[in-house]
Amino acid sequence: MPRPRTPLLDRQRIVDTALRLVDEAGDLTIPALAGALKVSPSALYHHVAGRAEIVALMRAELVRAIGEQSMWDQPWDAALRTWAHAYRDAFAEHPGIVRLLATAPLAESFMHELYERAVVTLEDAGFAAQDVMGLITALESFLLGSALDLVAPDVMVDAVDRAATPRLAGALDAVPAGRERADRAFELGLTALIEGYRALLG
Amino acid sequence: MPRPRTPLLDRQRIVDTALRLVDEAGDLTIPALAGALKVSPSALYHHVAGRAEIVALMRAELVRAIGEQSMWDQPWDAALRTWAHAYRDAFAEHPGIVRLLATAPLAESFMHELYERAVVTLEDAGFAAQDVMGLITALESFLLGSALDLVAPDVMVDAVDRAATPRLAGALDAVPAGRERADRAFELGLTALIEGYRALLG
DNA sequence: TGCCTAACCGAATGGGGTTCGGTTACCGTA
DNA sequence: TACGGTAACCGAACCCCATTCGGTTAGGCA
Repeated sequence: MPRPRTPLLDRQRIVDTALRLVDEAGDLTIPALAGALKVSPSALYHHVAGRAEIVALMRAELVRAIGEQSMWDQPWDAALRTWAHAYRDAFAEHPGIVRLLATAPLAESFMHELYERAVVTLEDAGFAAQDVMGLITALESFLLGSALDLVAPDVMVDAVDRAATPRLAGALDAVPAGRERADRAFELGLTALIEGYRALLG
Repeated sequence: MPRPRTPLLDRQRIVDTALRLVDEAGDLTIPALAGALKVSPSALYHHVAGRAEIVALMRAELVRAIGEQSMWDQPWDAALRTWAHAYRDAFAEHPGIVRLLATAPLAESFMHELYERAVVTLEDAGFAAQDVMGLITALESFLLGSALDLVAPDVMVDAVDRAATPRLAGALDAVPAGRERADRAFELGLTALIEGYRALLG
């Protein structure tokens, strides 16, 4: 077939479809993506350098969504909270993408602006200069881990041997299922982390 | 070639070699594993069901290393600290494996014994019963995220635009390189998290 | 001794990512 | 208006990987 009269592809259509595909299928393959775009696999390579660049574009899309929040005009603790929720909401909206991104974290040039504001906020709040990047990194570690927890298979309530591990079984009885479970753990951990940060100020 | 007089393979040799391979090469392929074992790829399938089972065996090996520590005969905060360090040390000893395991967390039957003791320790320390699993999950999220941070490419010190993001550039100047950077962020986050947990007791 | 099974190899299958040559449309320039 | 270069598609081919299958021989048991 020849060159079409009007282009079938552009980078935006590719990344949009890739995001949809990952949400639905849980992974990203070139044949599937080409199929969804009604295009031959090789056609994609006229617009992106390869699969890795498609993943990078998806990451950029996600980071953009996080940065759209205006969160830094608040006290440091509220700002960190807003950031954390924006970060996690972005992943919650695209479950399945976290597995693609986990192996190559978000720390890229997209993030510089975000980091700048986080540094300013934390330094102005009184945190020690040599701790600030560590505080940011630790929070991001928690956020990435929580995003992975979000897509983790539900806990093994039935698989536990109630005789061998009775206290665990009892604790699991108090745990809600699915999204609610992950949400509660996230809130608990986020609150604890920020309270711990606050203690460093004293 | 016929059946060898003495078997060339067994599951332990397979998983040991797989671990070494992942540490060196950063990923795991059947041809490479077979090559390292001086065996044809298809020979592996007489001992394991497939690549997924090899990964599961590596995970079990790692979890075993974590559980070998006796950490629960201490106050809850020291116990959590020891657990966290054992968990992270296990990943630090096998950098590269975290990428294989991140997408399918450690929560398996191996962990039940560990969880049981963690639940007992936290409940006896006075934490609210409905919070205990959440506290464990949040800590694990932080640990998994920190393990990923451990193998993350080093931060972009040179890539920052010192004019556009001066405070970020300044904060990065205070950050050591490589392993030391990740270690400090980990300690900072772990301390903050545990202090935050302590606040829940009051 | 004879037979079933175990442990290897080699070849083949199927799928994914990528490259390349061929075809035709668009577009800028003479 | 004609022409040449480039852009956007397809199909076929290539390489790598995971897995399966048939063939070959050794070990172990009756």
